[in-house]
Amino acid sequence: MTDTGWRPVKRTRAFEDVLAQIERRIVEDGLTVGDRLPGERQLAEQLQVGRSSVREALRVLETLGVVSSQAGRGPDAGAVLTSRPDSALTDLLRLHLGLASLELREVIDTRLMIERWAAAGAATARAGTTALVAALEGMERARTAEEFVEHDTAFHCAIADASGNRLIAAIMRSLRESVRRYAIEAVEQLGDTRVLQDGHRRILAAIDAGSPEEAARAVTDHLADAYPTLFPRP
Amino acid sequence: MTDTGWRPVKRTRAFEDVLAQIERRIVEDGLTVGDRLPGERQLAEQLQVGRSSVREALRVLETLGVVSSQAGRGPDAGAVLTSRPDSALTDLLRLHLGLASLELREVIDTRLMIERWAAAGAATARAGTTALVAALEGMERARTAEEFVEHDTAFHCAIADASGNRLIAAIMRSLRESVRRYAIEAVEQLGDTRVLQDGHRRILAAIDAGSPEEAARAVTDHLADAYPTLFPRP
DNA sequence: ACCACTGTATGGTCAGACCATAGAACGCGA
DNA sequence: TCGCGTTCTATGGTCTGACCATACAGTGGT
Repeated sequence: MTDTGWRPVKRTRAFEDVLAQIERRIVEDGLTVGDRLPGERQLAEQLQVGRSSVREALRVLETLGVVSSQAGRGPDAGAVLTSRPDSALTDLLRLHLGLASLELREVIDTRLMIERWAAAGAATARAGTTALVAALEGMERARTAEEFVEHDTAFHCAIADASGNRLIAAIMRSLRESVRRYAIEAVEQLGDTRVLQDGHRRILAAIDAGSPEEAARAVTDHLADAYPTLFPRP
Repeated sequence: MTDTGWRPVKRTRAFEDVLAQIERRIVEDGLTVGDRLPGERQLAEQLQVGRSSVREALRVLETLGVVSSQAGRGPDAGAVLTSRPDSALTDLLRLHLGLASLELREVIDTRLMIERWAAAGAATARAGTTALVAALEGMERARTAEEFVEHDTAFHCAIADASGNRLIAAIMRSLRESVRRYAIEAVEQLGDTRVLQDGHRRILAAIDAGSPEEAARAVTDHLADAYPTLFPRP
């Protein structure tokens, strides 16, 4: 008697099956942000698995920023499809940094790449300057390193937002968020933030003037100012 | 009687507490890739929560590519710390693409940004050419669109690998993986892969010659060839 | 020294119970 | 009819205990 059925090398776990089924529904039924998934108990019955397996699958989707669960009753209750890639990316980066499977240098280099690209694009489109000005003024008023970094983050994320690319903007936000601690340290060590503010003004001026090359150069110099240990200047 | 205890707006769920505790241990105890976490039952007892909450936390960590669970007994069994950011990023991108909360254009643009950066860096360092040649030969031998895309992915990921930045390499692999379906479609629609191979050879030549600008231009032109609908050429 | 059997720790899953939450439905008084 | 407080109920969140599957460790026989 030959075993005609193919035996997978690794048995698919029940929650993985649930995951695949939910993803299939999203694609096939064209579900989009705001749509609701069936309740956990109903889903478990439909897919013939235990509720815990459904919950694990939903937990994965929540981690990936695709669903958001809310208890209670009403239109907002239950598992609702959302789009929050930021927190997933932030958690990913923070944990891998903590595990030392990523180095700070790699994260900052990535940020430099993104920001050069985004600043050049913003200069070409002359876009997003109002948000940049607002962040600049926020930094002027800041009285602590935390406050300064807060508005600094807003400034640099505004550059990424100006690109109009949501993926790149999300990556940028996550990069900033995951290195927030180090950024505050860096500002405190620097003491004087005037050199950083000068860099910000130079970036803004380049974008305003519509010169992509100068904008990219300004970003590079600014990061070298912010992280002198990572980018030793000649 | 004033309530001195601060009441959080949103009650932290048990599995989130577990998550935070595990992350704390990783950072404080300096745990790294290869180290084992306590068993689910033991962890549940230590943290005074149910095993299901521990499992949900571990599922999140597994989703983020930080732990890998293995049943059975022995040194490899249990929850082991790993470093697999790729699958997490791939799932993230694929799901958000399916949800239409990200557009293909944004993903391809991101890829273009990364690949220009990485190719320029590879040209400066004259690095990674052997892997590029191998992938090039693989594409010559390919007899189906799937096979071609397989080696094409290897070629472009090799460029990112040459950057030496693991984060950027991981993002690149995920970008390619999540658009694999569209890439196969694009190759099938194109029919003739010679123009793509010409592009590959031009990129390789630029890296080999150590000219970053030409490498970046070659990458840009190559992607325009591969996705003519996204990048209309004049 | 080798090998087959058994033991056991571990993850994977399920069923059922209970709690917390928050809108829905209801009912009552003005 | 309107307004408001009460109760109902669907939903997620959690715990417990049980059982299965897996794969190495230990054991004992050859």
